[in-house]
Amino acid sequence: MTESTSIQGCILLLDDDVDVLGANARFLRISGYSVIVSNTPTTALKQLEEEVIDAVVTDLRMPEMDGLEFAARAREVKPLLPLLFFSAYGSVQNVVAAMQLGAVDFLEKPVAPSLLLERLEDICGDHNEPRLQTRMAFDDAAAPFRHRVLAYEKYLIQTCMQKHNGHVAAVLEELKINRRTLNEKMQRLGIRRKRDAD
Amino acid sequence: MTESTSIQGCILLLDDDVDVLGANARFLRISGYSVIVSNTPTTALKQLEEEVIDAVVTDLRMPEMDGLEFAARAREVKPLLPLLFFSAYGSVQNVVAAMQLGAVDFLEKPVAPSLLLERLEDICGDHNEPRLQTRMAFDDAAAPFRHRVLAYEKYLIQTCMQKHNGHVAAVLEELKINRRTLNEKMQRLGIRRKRDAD
DNA sequence: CAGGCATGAGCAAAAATTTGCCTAAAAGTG
DNA sequence: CACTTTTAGGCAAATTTTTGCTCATGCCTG
Repeated sequence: MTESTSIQGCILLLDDDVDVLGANARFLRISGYSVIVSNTPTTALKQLEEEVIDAVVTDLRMPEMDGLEFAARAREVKPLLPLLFFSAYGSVQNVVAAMQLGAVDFLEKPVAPSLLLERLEDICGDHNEPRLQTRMAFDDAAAPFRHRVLAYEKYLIQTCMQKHNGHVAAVLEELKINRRTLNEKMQRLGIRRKRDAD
Repeated sequence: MTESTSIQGCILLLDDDVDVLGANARFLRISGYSVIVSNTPTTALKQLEEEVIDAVVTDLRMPEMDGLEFAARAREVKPLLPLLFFSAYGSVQNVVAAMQLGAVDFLEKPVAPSLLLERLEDICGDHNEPRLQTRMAFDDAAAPFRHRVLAYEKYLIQTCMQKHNGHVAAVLEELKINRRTLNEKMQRLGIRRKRDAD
């Protein structure tokens, strides 16, 4: 079936080993992602600023700048960007450092393709664009506490709702929230349920 | 240096090896922390509910329930409580799991006392790291609604508090929030006021 | 040291939120 | 269309949060 044609998101792949890079890129493309590759952190950072990217998958060991430093810099540019590490050199310290930088996961090479896909699925499953926009609302430093918290709640619910295509039951499950409460909140926050036309 | 003079906070130590437990407890007490010990996860969980605790330091390998499961349960009770692992069995997977549960760090046994102190300092002391920690918490897509909202509230307050160098009145003003309410929230969220040494 | 702020916290009333129960409307299916 | 599954929302009780009062403590200034 040609269902892999749907747009899954755009992944930035960073690895200094061009063979690995190519193989992974090919694999991800076949799986339906659009992929941008980079074999040096520097170019990757540039691409990060220029392209719309949903997630980054990076190696740890690289010449010029290691994966951690790259991640730190990437964070500055895109604070919410999901980072995924994969490396054969996962010492406890490295892993801790990566996770502290906000990595979603740290996969050990060799990475099972299915695992990588699964992770990316988790990451890109919900959307990135509306997310950032809504984020602006609750990130407005001038607004009073209460407003910001409400904005955040709204953002959370909307995002989740969207992710599950308006399926309330799924939202309940994911957010671990009482059905009645969700109703109330949506009422109060002015969130309306809407399903995508398929 | 006479740094151990100020009240540092209350640490819950969990380790099934009573010798290690005792030694660490003694060490931390000498260093100025108040320490609650536990040699089983179950009692630790109970203590978590009963006592006011600023951070938990736990082993990974334990009979009855491993450190990860303990951490998961602790999270349910205290979603924002700083967790610190230390263990000799730090596989990449374990570390990732621990960090995904929101651990602040994962130290490898044998742990250098100075390192442990340093970490606790980060956690209980100046809210520098905790900020990042909190931020990640509310960005953690897997966490339940309530946790995420709390994490966000904590982040807001901490950030604002830091911005105004611990000046509560200024925070009140900026966040447009009742003084009593702020007190309550700080209490509930485990935020301590901290002014920079000038 | 006295006096004045700034802050933390106990207490209880007031207000808001959460949640179970239940009904009706809406949506999805065959 | 008849039937099943999902949702929204009224109502009231249960629970949690907010907030005013008040007091005690700590800190700063003079």
